[in-house]
Amino acid sequence: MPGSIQSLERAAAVLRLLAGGERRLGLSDVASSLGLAKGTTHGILRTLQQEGFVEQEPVSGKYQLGAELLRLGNSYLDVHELRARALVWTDDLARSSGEAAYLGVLHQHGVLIVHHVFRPDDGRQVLEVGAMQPLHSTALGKVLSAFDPVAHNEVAEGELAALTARTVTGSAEFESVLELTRSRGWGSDLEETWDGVASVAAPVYDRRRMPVGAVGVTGAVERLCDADGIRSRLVAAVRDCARAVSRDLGAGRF
Amino acid sequence: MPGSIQSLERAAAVLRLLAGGERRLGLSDVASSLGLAKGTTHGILRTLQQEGFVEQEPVSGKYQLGAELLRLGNSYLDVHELRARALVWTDDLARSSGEAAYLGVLHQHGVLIVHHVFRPDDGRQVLEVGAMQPLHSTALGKVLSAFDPVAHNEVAEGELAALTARTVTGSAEFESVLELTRSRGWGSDLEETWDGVASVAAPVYDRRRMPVGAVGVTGAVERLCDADGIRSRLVAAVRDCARAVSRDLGAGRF
DNA sequence: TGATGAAGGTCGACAATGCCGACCACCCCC
DNA sequence: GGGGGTGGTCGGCATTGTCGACCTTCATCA
Repeated sequence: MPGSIQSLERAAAVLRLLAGGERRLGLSDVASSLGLAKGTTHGILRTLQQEGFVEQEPVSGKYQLGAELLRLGNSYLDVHELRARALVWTDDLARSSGEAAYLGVLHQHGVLIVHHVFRPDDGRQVLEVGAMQPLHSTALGKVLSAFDPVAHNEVAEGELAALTARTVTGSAEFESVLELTRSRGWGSDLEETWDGVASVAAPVYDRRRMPVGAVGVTGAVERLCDADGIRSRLVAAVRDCARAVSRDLGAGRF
Repeated sequence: MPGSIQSLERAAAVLRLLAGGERRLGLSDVASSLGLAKGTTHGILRTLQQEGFVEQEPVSGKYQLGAELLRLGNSYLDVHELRARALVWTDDLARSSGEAAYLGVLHQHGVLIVHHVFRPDDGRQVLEVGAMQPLHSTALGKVLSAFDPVAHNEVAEGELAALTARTVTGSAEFESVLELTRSRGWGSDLEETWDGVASVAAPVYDRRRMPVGAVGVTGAVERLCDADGIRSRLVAAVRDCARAVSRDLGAGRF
């Protein structure tokens, strides 16, 4: 593979840096964080600003991400075929399960949420489209790790950080979780990511039978579980939804 | 102003092109659309793909926007101070008005929706965060055009496209609409953007009393209007919300 | 079935391009 | 008024990205 364009790589690094750090960053912060000369950094920031990818606070001179990114991110959703096919099915899933439904795809070292249906009959909720979830502790992430070799690579190379007391952190133990996920065809998360929160998910396949994402529901552990773990009614609803989306993508009958 | 970085400008143009064209584009399409050599275009696309800003469909070789844009767009929302301050107030506005509430800011030649609260007790709705609305026909857009000189410039330079039969397209007439908006302190849209849909909006100011955005509600014209136009109860609710957000931003009392 | 054209992708020479580091102007605080 | 921070500019240098010819593959079609 021939080399990449240096200035573009650096611009991308600037954007990621701005996305990571909570607060706004100054020119010198950016330059020193990336090990670039101030002049170089300024040129990149100036261009990014001109294009709308970065905004500068007039008073302090600090930089932050720009609105054009939001617009382009929205355009990404418009084109996303998996998401388009899943819209109606996830809506049904949320209604029939009474829980919030999510659609996630592998992105870098985590699960990117590309669609989120609010829990019916519940008040204030934050839309999580565009947010990332860990691969090793959520139901969506486990399903992707179990069925998508690329995701499996990602999770094998990373740390299994303990997010709650119940997070699986041993890699051998995690492999057996994935084995279980593969054998029964769905994944679960019982308070392994957030205390009091459980989730169930199942894989979505494209027309070549390759796993391309996962759908699932997330909610309070008291509602999702009974004495035997995840309620089987929910598991069935999630798997039905995953099958329906897969069929819509052309994966054919199971 | 010293020159911008050429390769970055071109990469931004590529992204905008991909965002604009509905379907996926091939390498040659992109190259010819932008008047670049194929080799150059390929280098840009390759780097953008490596960074996650662009994805390539393996089978057809076509390119489309990438997931990293969604993630960064989401990060933009996280940092957005106006949006953060407005979250709770727009929620109240939607509840008290019974309509969908929107928060918009000027971006390029239109209004970028940065927050959207669904209409209470209503079924399937599409989240419009990240979408753009025209400046000259929506309530949000008119408010921005009336109070923000930059927005006024933008709208003065562009076309006033007729979106419905009631859209104001004459520039003199439009100026008098802006004058009315300024004098009464709020803007309206009576089926000027979509048939059957009306909206009301009011300006939000920052701590230096500069207009930084607009909040409003949108809904069926039958619900929003009575015989005299927009229901005064709604106008009051919207203006209250705008004042509350402004106060949160430090604009002080009115 | 071979010819054909158009697709995506590669390569290497050339010089335009963007990089670097010294340098300004400004502000705040001691 | 100096010192130590900002963000921002400038010009010389060579690194860097550009260009256009070329390659491979694939689908079409005579």
